[in-house]
Amino acid sequence: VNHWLLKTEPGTYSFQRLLKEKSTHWNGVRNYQARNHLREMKKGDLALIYHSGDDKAVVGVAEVTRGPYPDLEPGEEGDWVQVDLRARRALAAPVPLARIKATRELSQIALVKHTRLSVMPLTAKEFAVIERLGASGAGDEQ
DNA sequence: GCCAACGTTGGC
DNA sequence: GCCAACGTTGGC
Repeated sequence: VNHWLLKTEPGTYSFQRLLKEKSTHWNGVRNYQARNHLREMKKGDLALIYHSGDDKAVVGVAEVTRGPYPDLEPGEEGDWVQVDLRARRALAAPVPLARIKATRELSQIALVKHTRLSVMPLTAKEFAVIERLGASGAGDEQ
């Protein structure tokens, strides 16, 4: 499976809402680079969900349940895609952006280097590092 | 095809 | 609320 990080503005669609609704259509992505990443997604891939805005933290894990398919508003032109996600679990402790920036193994991720990209790939290792930082009582630093 | 103007994102 | 970064648009 491949690993991803998806950004969302919690005021628009929060991970809590995904937990409540169990699954969602991840649509509305209107950026070519993000779209190209969406196109690479496959059923079974795993995605960390990041809240931008006030939270600025990775808050949960979701699973891709349906690969890319068209996403167009009525009357809209374009070649956009969406995927379907199912909530897996909230992280025991959200992993703040500041923590990610302070973690050497994560210094190369797009969340840090390409701050405006909303859909980005992660290596399995990066995914695991963030998951571990978000585990309850990880206690692996300080 | 260049580039200035403009709009949006998102951290601070 | 500000502004840097960056993407998009449109005039030439």
